Formats: sequence, structure tokens, C-alpha cells
Amino acid sequence: MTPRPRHDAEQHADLVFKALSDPTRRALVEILSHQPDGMPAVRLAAQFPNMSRPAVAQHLRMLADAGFVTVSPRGRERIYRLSREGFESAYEVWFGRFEAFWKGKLQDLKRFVEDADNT
Amino acid sequence: MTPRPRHDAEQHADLVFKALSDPTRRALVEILSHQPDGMPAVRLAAQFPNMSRPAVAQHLRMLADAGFVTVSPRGRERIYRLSREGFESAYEVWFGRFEAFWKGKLQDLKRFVEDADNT
DNA sequence: ATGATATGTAAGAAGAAGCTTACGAATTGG
DNA sequence: CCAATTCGTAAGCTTCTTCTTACATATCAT
Repeated sequence: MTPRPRHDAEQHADLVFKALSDPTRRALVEILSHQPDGMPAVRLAAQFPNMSRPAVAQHLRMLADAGFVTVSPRGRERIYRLSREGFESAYEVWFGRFEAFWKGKLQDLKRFVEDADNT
Repeated sequence: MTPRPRHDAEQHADLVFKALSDPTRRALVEILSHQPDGMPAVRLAAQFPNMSRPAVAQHLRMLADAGFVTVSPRGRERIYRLSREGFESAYEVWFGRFEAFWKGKLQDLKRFVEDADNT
């Protein structure tokens, strides 16, 4: 997958798993997963009526730092889109670190993937 | 995978991702992944010379709550073993939540799994 | 029995994370 | 040009995490 300097690995894993540790950020990822063309920050913030816009902006920044989203300016808006980079990093860490444990689990996962694929 | 009451789902996802958000806990999982027969708490704690034993005990509790490890008493020791339950929950949440996004990513994942499988 | 070993939990201190208000920069529309 | 919109960040407060020390329980060895 993405080649990455060895000594940055743990630091990057920290960003990735920290990003997923917050329910608001997971909700943001879920929202974006249904919006292939992305959403402007203001519309994402509107999904959280009990939270200020800057709070959402800070969450978005962490998701961007972890590689879960990308940002592209469009006029005065900034469009957030889900990126595969963060997900691939998570997989990389997951499979890389626990490979010994997973020898045997991979078969199950392959079956699961194939099932989900045939729908 | 594991059927789970709907209203507990987010709460459980919280436990799972919180458990993985700490570097010490990830290190514990990695250590246990190389020890199929498990390890007593004291030996796990010894892997972290800069940290007190109770601190490690608290981390182990969180891993247990999230379903990443199981505990079984053996004499005066308590043996910690990696469990697949937490991992399966993480997969469940992962694939379930972001299914729309992953439609298309699943092909890549399947290839990746097959590659890892042929080694 | 008694001392040593293995363990978990409680209480409190130190640090990190998350939220709000306030602000400044960039872009659009009239 | 000027007001309105979109956005990110800084400062400060509050809450959650994580660590340590202290303590209580259970098991083993002699």
C-alpha cells in the first residue's frame, strides 16, 4: 500500500486511530461516505445542531491530518471528500501489526468480502 | 457477524475505537498477537518499564471491555489472550458504516487479502 | 501459618481533548 | 465598493484520560 518512513509509522497510527476514537468524527466520516461528491464545511456543520461550527472545523482538520478526507476549495467554500488514504493506512497497520494473529482469519475475511461483493 | 442490539452499537463502537486510540494498548495487542497461548498480566506489565503495573492493568481492562482480549485465571495468575471478538466488531462497524464508500474498494481489499494469503 | 507473588481497584494529580466565543482572511453578490 | 457568507484558528474553560501511590484480595511456597 502507501510506502511510509518506518519511524513515522507509530506517529501516523496515532493520528489514524485518534481520528476514529471520537463519535462526532465517525459520524462525519459516515455522512461523507454517502456523498461521493463531497460537502462544503458549512453543510457538514449544519448536521450537528448541538455543536458550534468551529468545533466541527477542528474535527475536520483532524480527519484531514489522518488522511481520511481531502479538501478542495470551490469559490469561498471548501469541499470535503472522503479519501481512501486514511482507510488504507488503517488496514496497513491492522494487517501488518497483527499478521501472525490473522493467519487463519484472512480466510474468513476473504469470504466476507466476497459475500458483500455479490450484492 | 455478531448480532448486536441496535442501540448498543454506537456505544460499543466507542469502546472498540477508544481501545485502539492509545499507543500502549496497541502495543499490548501486538505483543499478544505473537503469543497464541496468552501471557500473565505481570509479564505483560514487564514489557513497559516506564509504566507502573496498575497502569497496564487498567489498559488491559479496557481491551477486555472492548472484546480484544479474554482473561482466564491460572493459579494466582490471570492469563490474557487475544480474542477475535473485538476485531470482528471493528470489522463489522467498519464495513457496515462505510459500505457505500467501500463499494469498489472491496475489490482491492480482496486482492490484498489474497496476496497476503499466498505467503 | 507466614511471607512472598500476582492481581485489580480507588483516589488524586497531571496532561490531553473537546467545546465555545471572538477574531481575521478570502470570496461572492448587489 | 461594501455587506454578507464561508472558513480556519487562537484563547480560555471544562471534561475526559492516563498515570502514580496506596490498599485489599487471592494463591503459592516453605
